[in-house]
Amino acid sequence: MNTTEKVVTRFAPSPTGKAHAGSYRTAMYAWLFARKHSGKFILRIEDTDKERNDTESEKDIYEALAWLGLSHDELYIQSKNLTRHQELLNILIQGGKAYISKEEAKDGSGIIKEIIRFKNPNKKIAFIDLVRGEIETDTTDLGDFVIARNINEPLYHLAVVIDDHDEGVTHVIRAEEHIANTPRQILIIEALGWVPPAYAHIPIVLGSDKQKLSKRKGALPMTEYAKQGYLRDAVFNCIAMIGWNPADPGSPQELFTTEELIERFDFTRVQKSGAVFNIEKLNWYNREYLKKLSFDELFLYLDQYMPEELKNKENYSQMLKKIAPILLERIEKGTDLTRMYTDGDLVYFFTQPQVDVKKIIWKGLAEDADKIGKTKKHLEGVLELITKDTMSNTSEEWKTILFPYADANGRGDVLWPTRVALSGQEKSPDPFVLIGILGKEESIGRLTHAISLLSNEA
RNA sequence: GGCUCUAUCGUCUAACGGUUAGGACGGAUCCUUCUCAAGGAUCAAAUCAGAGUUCGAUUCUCUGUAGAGUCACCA
Repeated sequence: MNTTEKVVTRFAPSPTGKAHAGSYRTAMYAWLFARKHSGKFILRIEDTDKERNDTESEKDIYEALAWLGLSHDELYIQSKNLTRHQELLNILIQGGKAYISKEEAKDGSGIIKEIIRFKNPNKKIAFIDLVRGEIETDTTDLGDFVIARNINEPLYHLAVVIDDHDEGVTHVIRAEEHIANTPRQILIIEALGWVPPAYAHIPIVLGSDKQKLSKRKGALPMTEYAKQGYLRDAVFNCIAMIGWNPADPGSPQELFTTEELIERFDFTRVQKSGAVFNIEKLNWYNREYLKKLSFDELFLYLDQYMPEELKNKENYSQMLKKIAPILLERIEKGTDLTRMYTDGDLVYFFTQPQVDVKKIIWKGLAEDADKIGKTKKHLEGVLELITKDTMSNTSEEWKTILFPYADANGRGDVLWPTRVALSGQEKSPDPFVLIGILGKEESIGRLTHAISLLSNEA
């Protein structure tokens, strides 16, 4: 490529639905390439299909791009260039490169319309693709393809070619599905007397069925990942690395900052074949980035996804601060908190839980004739130690106080009922952590309550 | 079907023509443990097939096979 020429790339989505990871990965590559070469990144909304456009999709594009940090230097709305498209369409017709054809409308109405066809010179077209090398096609198979619905309504192939040229796009970076469109676009470019830009066709992102990712098959819109609590950096890192490896040869590095990705971007290391998008890997990335958050950032993050029902509790903020570290261990993304909430894994931190007496008794004592008496005795032992102690505060401190007792009397026999008395759950963090979080007073209350339940039972 | 493209563990990928084909995700096992989560350790798992070039092929060539994309008066 010409080094004196400033690089201009573009992302040209049509606002006909919310775009998913595949589209945005292409946008990322165009952006990375432009940033790497200190060039321009253009956003062009291709809205020439009035029937299918909707403003919600357009808003979604801006939202996703802003979230990902794919800042554009210029914004174009394709439909606003209509006059220019018409002008060049007329030039093509006058120059004999295109012609008006009277044909029956394809919608089955039987109406005869005047559509514009490109006069195909039927030649071979070859171009260099930055990802896969030279691609040659015989355009004879294409026939005289349609470039405008009528003299006033140019279609995609004409419009992109004109806009890319007028906007000074040097590198057309787009999805592989456009590979088949490229020869006919080059034909139009040549008819207009212009020089084609460089092309890079990025392989398709596939779903788990190995087919092109599509909304119909459940691919989530990019904006949905933001809503679910995936971190921008995690998504950016993960999506960028589907089909591209920025690591040094042999390096196991998987985590890259956006700056590193810009610096390392290179089409020669972009894979030629399609790649399956794996949500498990994204989840892993998200956890990695979650772990990098500062405590304050983590707090703010969790706060966004905590159920409203808990936000009303008076001890909400204090408690969230205390449980933030254990929440971090248990979630992959923000919305996992709502799942935890419905599973009952969150409430007991904020309010005293309902305790099922049967759950208090450890399975190890199930066959014991005096299981209730023994369990009660153990809880009383724990209760006494806690009540007596005036020094302990943290989980570690409580552990040094209580563990010897548990060890001496049977860990399961003691720790299980203690934990269930405190949480009401069969699965939870260990009792020392729980006491550390709930505090001495609350723990005593819950233990006392459990003991009274056992007394009623006996 | 025509055209275009692609081919390394289940998935994402690494490997100047020379490696016991490496890493990560996911999985399994074990350790830690009252349960869960996290953590630690270990293991299983791939060069699509067949020819050719070469002392030597995951790597280069050809053929086959498989898969993908595309064949609109959508973009």
